Amino acid sequence: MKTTTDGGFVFPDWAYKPESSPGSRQIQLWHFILELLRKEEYHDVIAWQGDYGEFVIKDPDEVARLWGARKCKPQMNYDKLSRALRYYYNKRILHKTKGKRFTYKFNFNKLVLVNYPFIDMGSGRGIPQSAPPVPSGGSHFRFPPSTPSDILSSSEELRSPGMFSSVARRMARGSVSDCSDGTSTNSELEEAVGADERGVGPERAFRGLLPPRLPHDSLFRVYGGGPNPAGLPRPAPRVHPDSLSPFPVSPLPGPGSLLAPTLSPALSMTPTPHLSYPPSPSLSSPMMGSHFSFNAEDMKHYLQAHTQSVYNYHLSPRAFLHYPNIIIPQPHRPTLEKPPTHHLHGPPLPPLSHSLGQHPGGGEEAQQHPSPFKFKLQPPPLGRKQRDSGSSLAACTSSSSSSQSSSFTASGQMTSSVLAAGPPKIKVEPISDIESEEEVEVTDISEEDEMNHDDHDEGDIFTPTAHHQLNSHPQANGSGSSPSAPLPPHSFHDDDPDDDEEVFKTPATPPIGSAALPFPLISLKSEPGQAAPISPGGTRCIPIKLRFKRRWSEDQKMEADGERDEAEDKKLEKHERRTLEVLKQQQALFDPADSAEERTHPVLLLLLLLNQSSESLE
DNA sequence: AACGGAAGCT
DNA sequence: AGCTTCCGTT
Repeated sequence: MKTTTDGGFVFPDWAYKPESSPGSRQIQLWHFILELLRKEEYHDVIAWQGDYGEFVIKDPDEVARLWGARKCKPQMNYDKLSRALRYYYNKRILHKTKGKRFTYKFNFNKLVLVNYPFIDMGSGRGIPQSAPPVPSGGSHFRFPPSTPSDILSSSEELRSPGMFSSVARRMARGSVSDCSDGTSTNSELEEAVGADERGVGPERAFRGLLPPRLPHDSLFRVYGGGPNPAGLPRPAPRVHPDSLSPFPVSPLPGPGSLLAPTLSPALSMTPTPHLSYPPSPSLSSPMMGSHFSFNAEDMKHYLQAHTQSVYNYHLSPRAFLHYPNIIIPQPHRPTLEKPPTHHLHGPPLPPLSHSLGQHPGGGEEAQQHPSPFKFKLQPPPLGRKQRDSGSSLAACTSSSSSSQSSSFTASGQMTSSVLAAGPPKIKVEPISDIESEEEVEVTDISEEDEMNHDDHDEGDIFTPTAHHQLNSHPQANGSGSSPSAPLPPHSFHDDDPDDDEEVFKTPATPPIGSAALPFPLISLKSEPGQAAPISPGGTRCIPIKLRFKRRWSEDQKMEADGERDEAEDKKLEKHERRTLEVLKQQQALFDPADSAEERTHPVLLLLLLLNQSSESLE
């Protein structure tokens, strides 16, 4: 469990499970799927198809066979494999594409937001680059929960660096077969791998190891290449090479640049003209957690990126929900210091920087160390019947445990710090489950609805419905969306962001590039949640604050109760709470406007946090 | 084909 | 936790 940074590459451990213990965690099915997906050799068996993240199992039996081989389960068949796949539904790692046989889709989106902030692994500035375009796709995406670990205890998790482990390596190696018995198992993969490597040569081979890394640059170029919108003036260059994707996911074909059309089905969908996401975006971003440097610049970048992404891509509306004011966007005035100006790297934030002071060197690339903040974010789905927990990711800090002290988990510790620091009124507590407004709402509703709520379709899972209900009173969404009613085209987020499909598809994203628009938010934003400000009467009846309070109260009660459905709620709650916490934090940061009274200015908050952390360290 | 509960294994 | 195995239902 350590974080490993190999030569700069960091892999999340959730991604990699040591073979050491046979029984323990080996390769996970989704990793395996991704692995197959990225190999051309298996294109006849399984391939990306359709929307972003969507893939079709062309030869179920073969896939099952391969999987069985990998897991040394000769009895594996599609029925079983599909059960495992279904098992991912609850985790939200995957969902079924209805109507299409043997077609499933990775859920990359939610994570997106969340992730990127922290992205940067080595460089200090991670976000920036990534942020821009590739929405979820490449860069930012973080896999869901990934693993158990994330979910697990936070404390432990903390330790464990969420880094990326070298799964890739392992994979690259060859699929190591785990079969103890020596069954032939691995062969398949190995072959595959070998093929890869052989074909290409060392470099490639290497690549294979860390396949995805490229995403950023490559993606950008490839996909985004065009006009980069304002957002990315600086293109590609950056990201460290290493950073990203540990996973093999991406089907990048070649080195870089070219994606085969096939590979990226997603492209077509791409909302924005400029970006397209590769189908396999997923892998790429896991880094988030790892090292997030918490410094002003990063923050800045983060914010910008976040905003942009969200708005532009609609990645996750949720984000906004939490930060109502965020807005970065106001076109005219950026909220924070960071001008919305496009670029991610604008001028640095002055003040903060020193506070952190920790940056060792110049920051160029390497990894600085990052501070140890850990963030976990992943929004959970609603709790419906029994939904499993999702996962979140953890980032970790690195190195020493000692550092941990300094680090915080997003959730608890940080929170506390915050509180201590300033007494914002926000309650951040350990527990609120609210993940996002939606969720909250959902939650609230869900109880009632749950039953009724059937899932009409997968989409539901993610959300839309709840949302509306919640809002119910007012119909406020500017767009007025009734559940059934078609959403207005522009109502971006109105539905749920979560839904991948929506996210990806809908987006009509405004061109980022356009100068003026980098943040069209306002209009967009009308999202139910935040829009409020704008809309006069209707929109949300309940102010967010109130809702939170309400929620809070509820939470408290719940806690008091102590138990409740554990099976369901607990799982969800845990996760959600964490998420919430994080979100709240983010909100705090982002949401300056929201009440000055209650909230400290974001910048101040950051400072406070930093100071505190520093103090504590000392 | 796809879903999902339940039990079992690691 | 993450499947694997079985199986009844839709």
